Amino acid sequence: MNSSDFLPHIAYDSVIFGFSGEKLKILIMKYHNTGFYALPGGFVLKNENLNDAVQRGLKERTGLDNIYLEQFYTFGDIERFKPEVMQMILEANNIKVKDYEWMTDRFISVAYYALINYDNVVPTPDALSDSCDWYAIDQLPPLMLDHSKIVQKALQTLRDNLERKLVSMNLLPTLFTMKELQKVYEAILGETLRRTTFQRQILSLGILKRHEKQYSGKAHKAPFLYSFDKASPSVL
Amino acid sequence: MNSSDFLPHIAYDSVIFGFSGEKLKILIMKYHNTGFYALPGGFVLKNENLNDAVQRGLKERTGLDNIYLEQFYTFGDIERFKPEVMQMILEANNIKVKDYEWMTDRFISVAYYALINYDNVVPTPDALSDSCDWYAIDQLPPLMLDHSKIVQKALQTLRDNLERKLVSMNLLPTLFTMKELQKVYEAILGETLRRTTFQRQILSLGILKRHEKQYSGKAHKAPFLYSFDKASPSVL
DNA sequence: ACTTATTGTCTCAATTTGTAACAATAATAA
DNA sequence: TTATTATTGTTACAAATTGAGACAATAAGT
Repeated sequence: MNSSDFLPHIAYDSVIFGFSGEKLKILIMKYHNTGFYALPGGFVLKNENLNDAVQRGLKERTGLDNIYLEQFYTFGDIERFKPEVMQMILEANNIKVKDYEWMTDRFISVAYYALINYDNVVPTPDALSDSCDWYAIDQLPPLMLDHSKIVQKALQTLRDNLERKLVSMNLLPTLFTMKELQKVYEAILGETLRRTTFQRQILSLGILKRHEKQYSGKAHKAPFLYSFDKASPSVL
Repeated sequence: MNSSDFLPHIAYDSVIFGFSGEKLKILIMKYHNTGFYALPGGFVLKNENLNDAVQRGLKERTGLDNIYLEQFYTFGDIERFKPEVMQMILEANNIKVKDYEWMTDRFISVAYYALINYDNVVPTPDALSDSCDWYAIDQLPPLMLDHSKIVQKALQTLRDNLERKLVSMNLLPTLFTMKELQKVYEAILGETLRRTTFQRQILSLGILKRHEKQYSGKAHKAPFLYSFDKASPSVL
């Protein structure tokens, strides 16, 4: 894969959501020697579909195939164009800026959010970065360029889509309790929900399949386990 | 404005909605001598915000400033890349393909929909096209490339946003009757609505201001005129 | 004055949601 | 064994919203 195999001026950034410890988290990269924190992103090959490029990048960061992906906005302001930032990153990696001039040019970035099962993932940094780690969305480090804005817009879109799409299905393991499902909704919406109303509404959708009980060893009634019912017409 | 002033590989397409004769319509261009029908679109200047480029294009097509615009998807499949199509358009206009090679390269297109008041507009073709005309969304001619797919996605997004955003405000004149407002909703949703329920729900939002009656000369009770109340907190 | 088409409003039933109560558990402690 | 505790599934009832229809109030035309 050669530098000139990429489409110039076009990049993508991904907001990769996972759910753990009652919190919504996203993956953040830290670049070598610069202290820059950024969203995982990348470029599009000249003979590659945009969506495939993003899947390819996510596979590299997470090891997962067929990730649930949703494109939500394309950021194209000129204020994004800060050549000195990319220059510092290249220099911090001992890369000759001359050879990668296309990288310091203006970029338009297509932003996606992904939903993945936190437990299945081993976050993996790329060649330019020290780390790729989970951060709770309310405890993010300062992000470079307009990446904070991108995260905010991703979160807003996720909230808006919560009712219409089966978002939570991608954030939970196959089997889960009603309480866990509620916690996901609460983490996304940023507010607490009433237990009985939530349970009634979710069950009335007819998309859940009930399984055996889960005994936690705690001194109280054991909850049922549920899964999303693939046989249900509304589950794609 | 020189050819090399544009960002290569990046284009935009716009689905410009208007409402007339109880139907939702969009603007379609017809290219010279080729029989190609297409959405109004254009390119982004190297020192121009993406969103500003779209506003600039819409101003040329409609004569209007400050158009209500919503970005809804970026189309980036390689199957979009059909160099022979752009080549035919250039040749049909006696433009040397050599001088405009960047135009026949692969493009990623950021798609927007716009909402405008039908009556305020004089659709204007550009240098490459014969016409720029209104077509009802259920009577579109065959569109080039993936433009039909773009229209479908625009319509779907418009429907999804109908409750959350004050869409109809941009499609109607300042003063309108309850029946006209209902027709806009019906045209967008593609289904008929119950008169009494619609009226009750819309009024309960508290965003309409009631004005004098409108006497049509017809033999029946005259309806009130309404406007969107700028003083209402939910109207931006 | 009578007719017609349409509009604004009201009524009542049907449905959905908010809120609280209650019984059923799974373990622990007495 | 028998309370005790925390949590869960379900029900009951009030409050709010929606569906469906009825009805009175027009602006003309006849």
